[in-house]
Amino acid sequence: MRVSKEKAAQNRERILKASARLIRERGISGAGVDALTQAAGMTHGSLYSQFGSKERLVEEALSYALGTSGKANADAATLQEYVGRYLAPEHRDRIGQGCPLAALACEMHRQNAGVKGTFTSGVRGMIKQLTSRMDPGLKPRQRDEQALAALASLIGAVVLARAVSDPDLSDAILRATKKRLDN
Amino acid sequence: MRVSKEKAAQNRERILKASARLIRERGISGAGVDALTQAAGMTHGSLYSQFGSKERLVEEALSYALGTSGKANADAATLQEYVGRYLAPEHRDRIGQGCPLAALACEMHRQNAGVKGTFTSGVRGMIKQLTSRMDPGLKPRQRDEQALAALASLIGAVVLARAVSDPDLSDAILRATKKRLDN
DNA sequence: ATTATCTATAGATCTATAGATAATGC
DNA sequence: ATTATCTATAGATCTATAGATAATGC
Repeated sequence: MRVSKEKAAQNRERILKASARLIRERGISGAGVDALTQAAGMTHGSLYSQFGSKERLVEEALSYALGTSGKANADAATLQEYVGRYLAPEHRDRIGQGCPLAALACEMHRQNAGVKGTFTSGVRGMIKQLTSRMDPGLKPRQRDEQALAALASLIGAVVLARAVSDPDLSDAILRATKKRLDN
Repeated sequence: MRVSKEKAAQNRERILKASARLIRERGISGAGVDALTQAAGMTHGSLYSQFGSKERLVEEALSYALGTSGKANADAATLQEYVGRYLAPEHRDRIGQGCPLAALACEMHRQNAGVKGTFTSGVRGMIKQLTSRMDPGLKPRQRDEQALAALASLIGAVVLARAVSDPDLSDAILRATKKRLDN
């Protein structure tokens, strides 16, 4: 049955939100259309009239996730604060709400151009957030370089901290990376 | 039909080698039992008499991949050489032969204890390789810390360099990380 | 007798499509 | 009339198992 425009927009928001969480938790290939739509209280059929394909939904859900998680650290006053939040155990442990770059990076090279492009914009967004917090006394090129290196450190640390089965090692990776980025 | 012990051992080696490549290229959930066995010239049925389950095969294939790729950099004389090889565009572009840690890290938190344990040993192995190349003038604890931070940088840089769709950005991530680790 | 491999198949799950339904919004 | 959603289903693919086959190795 058809629903009102307003209700349809709400449904769209709901499935994007649910998908943004599920693809981070289960991976893009691990989140099936049934799971994605059921998490929003719909059947999988309506996904195809709204988005046309799973790939399109994934692209929008990734975009949605980048938006919400990008805002989360936008108010960090200093690089130290930004890094501290990114490398916090709470971030590591809440993958469904965390940075989509850390959650999905390994899967990206198997995605289509649209999804990869969205991911790449997300990377540029995070680079900007980092660059703007680098020492203003440095030359622009140096700030850019430091931001790129910091980006790799941050994402590598969270990805690894989630991957290892030893909690002490996981904590140590986060702490050592924080220390290195703080000096 | 049955084959000789020797032939069976060869087949085992072949399927491990093929699987080690395929799981890095397609991901663990993306490499099906048909693809894994066919790449070794067998049917999927024999996988189950040899390994019992896909999970067990994956665990052994990951172990195999960690062995071969760990040896690849074992002869690097200095940290600079080690880092240079790890961050080389050739490493980024040959994911099927590259470091399994960078290829599979994001998928690990969804794997069973055996696979995660194997991955974690691989992480410890790479930490050792890095620690032994840190400045011998430093205290052991500092060397360990620097190794952990370097590990995160290296893996994050390769994971990201593979994920972004802009080749210039990809190269820049590798170069900036190299520069940061060389000073 | 043992066993590595193959064939056939089960049962679940995957993405996608077609057509029906029913409420909206003109 | 349009359209968001649902139901039913197609066809592919997934992991796994059972039983047959045939060569090995005792």
